[in-house]
Amino acid sequence: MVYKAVMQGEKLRKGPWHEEEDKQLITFVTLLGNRKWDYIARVSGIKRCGKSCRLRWLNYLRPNIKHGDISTEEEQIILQLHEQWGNKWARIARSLPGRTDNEIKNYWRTHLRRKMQATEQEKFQCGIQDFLFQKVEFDVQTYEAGEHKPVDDTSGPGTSKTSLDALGFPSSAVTNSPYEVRFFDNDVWGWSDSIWDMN
DNA sequence: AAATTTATCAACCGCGACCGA
DNA sequence: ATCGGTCGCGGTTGATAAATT
Repeated sequence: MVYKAVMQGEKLRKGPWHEEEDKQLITFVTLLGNRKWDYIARVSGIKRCGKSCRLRWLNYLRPNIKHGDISTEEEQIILQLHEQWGNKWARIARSLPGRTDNEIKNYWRTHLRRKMQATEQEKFQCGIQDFLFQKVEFDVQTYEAGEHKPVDDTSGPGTSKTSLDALGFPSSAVTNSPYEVRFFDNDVWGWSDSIWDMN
């Protein structure tokens, strides 16, 4: 689809919305309904794509939308529904009137995920202590039995890759998700230095 | 007080599904 | 049946405010 603005040689705007654009959008959505976003974008004269208009309306301008802090009740519902449905933000949002999927997704990422991780960390720390203890015992036995093979490691001692591999974690499980990348970057576990950088 | 890091959130992007011609 | 336009969703990015060094 080639938009009118593009056809006229005008560039579609991106980035934060101005008050004037908001007013224009409200006017045209009131007039034409909250469907046909590409049409609204074209006839309103807003130099935005339909998609952008839709998002602005749904996340910010539509009536009955709640702004501000998420209550503890809402938080409980989010936790419960996330447990049930996973990252189905739109679905979760339907159970929280006035909240948008985007808001819930952001809230989850910034607040709840950390809480969940803290809980998981506690469990995991207990688990990994047992795991490491068993692993060391096993390695010693294997070594003593003459089954030791030198690790082909060109990245030098003490690197996270070596440490992770040595622990038996698949490296993909650590690096594939941007969530986990940040997870390790932020060192929320608090013990990454002591575990990963054993010199 | 300045520089740097971290947290937050609005907005964008890519993709798949749906729908009508 | 299929093709183009549109919509909705989930993941990701980037700007900026707040906190920390």
